[in-house]
Amino acid sequence: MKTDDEKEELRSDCPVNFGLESFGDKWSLLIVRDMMFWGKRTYGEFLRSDEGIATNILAARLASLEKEGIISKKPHPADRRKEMYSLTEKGLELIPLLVEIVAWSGKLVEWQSVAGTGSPEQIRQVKRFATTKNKAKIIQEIRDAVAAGSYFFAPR
Amino acid sequence: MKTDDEKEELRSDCPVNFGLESFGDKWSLLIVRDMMFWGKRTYGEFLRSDEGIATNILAARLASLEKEGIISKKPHPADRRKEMYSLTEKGLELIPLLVEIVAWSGKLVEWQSVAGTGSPEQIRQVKRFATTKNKAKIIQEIRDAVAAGSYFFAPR
DNA sequence: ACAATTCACTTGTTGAATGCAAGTAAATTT
DNA sequence: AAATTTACTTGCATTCAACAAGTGAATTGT
Repeated sequence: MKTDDEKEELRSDCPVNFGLESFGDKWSLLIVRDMMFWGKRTYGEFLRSDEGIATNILAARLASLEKEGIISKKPHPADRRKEMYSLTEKGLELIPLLVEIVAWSGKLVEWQSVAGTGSPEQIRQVKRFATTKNKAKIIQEIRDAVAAGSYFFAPR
Repeated sequence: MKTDDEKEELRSDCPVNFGLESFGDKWSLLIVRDMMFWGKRTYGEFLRSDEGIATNILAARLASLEKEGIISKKPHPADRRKEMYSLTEKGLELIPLLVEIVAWSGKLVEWQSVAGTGSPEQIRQVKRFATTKNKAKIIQEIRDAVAAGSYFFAPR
């Protein structure tokens, strides 16, 4: 019998495994992506993602990410039905990881051949991620945007 | 009815999603890690990983990674029962991603508190990953080691 | 003020993926 | 030639994800 506050047992102490057990499922990083790049903050916005997450799975992933300390939630200031989710510092530290995933995909012809649906600006940025010699700059831009309550792909 | 060579349908064209659909399951990156950091090359070596992957799951993940072009296999030169798996260029391009996962975990007190089982050298390297200002150097070291038929944590 | 809608969820139910135990054929070792 | 090792496969139980439908509280529309 398990108690509620019992820690989940880790498969191993390897830092790669630690990371994967924190965010390495099919959906968690997509939610994080939506917050970083698209400024999504509420349950309904996450539900409407391109990939079509199921509502029960979304609830489970949000709870898991919150438990891991990657996101936090508080009541929405303008609408008491809503919760506002945001990235913690621990979540913001995933920016370099997301940048690397984008960069990896962006280099591949396999991705380039399916990348038809993005806007020219989005595709330009993906290629920039894939070819830049200064990832720190990109990371800082994303961090600044999110910190300002905005997001990387905010129109300007 | 599906034909064998039919492409799996992507949930979306987002490069983050593309990456996650390529390697974003519970086991794939652990196999990649074993190759990069620990020089594992055969089925039996992967089976004996700390995390205890099931034999059928290992077979499925190896087949998937090969299909994605991240690893390749060829008969072992010294033992015809064995297959030798190795990272393709596409697989080597995952080094920066693995480095970021290690760096993310390495920064957290949550990981540091469970990191008892590693050797002092391993723990030193994890902290280096987490604090370096020159990730490119680390990435190059790993790449060089693997290219030389060795691996990052090879004793010397 | 009251009904309809929106919001963040939960609750079944089904299908798929994972985990475990056992087995197999080929190659190697003893 | 028997025992062992190797890279798998197969069958089954369990866990997880996908889908459909609901729930109660807050908000909007009339």
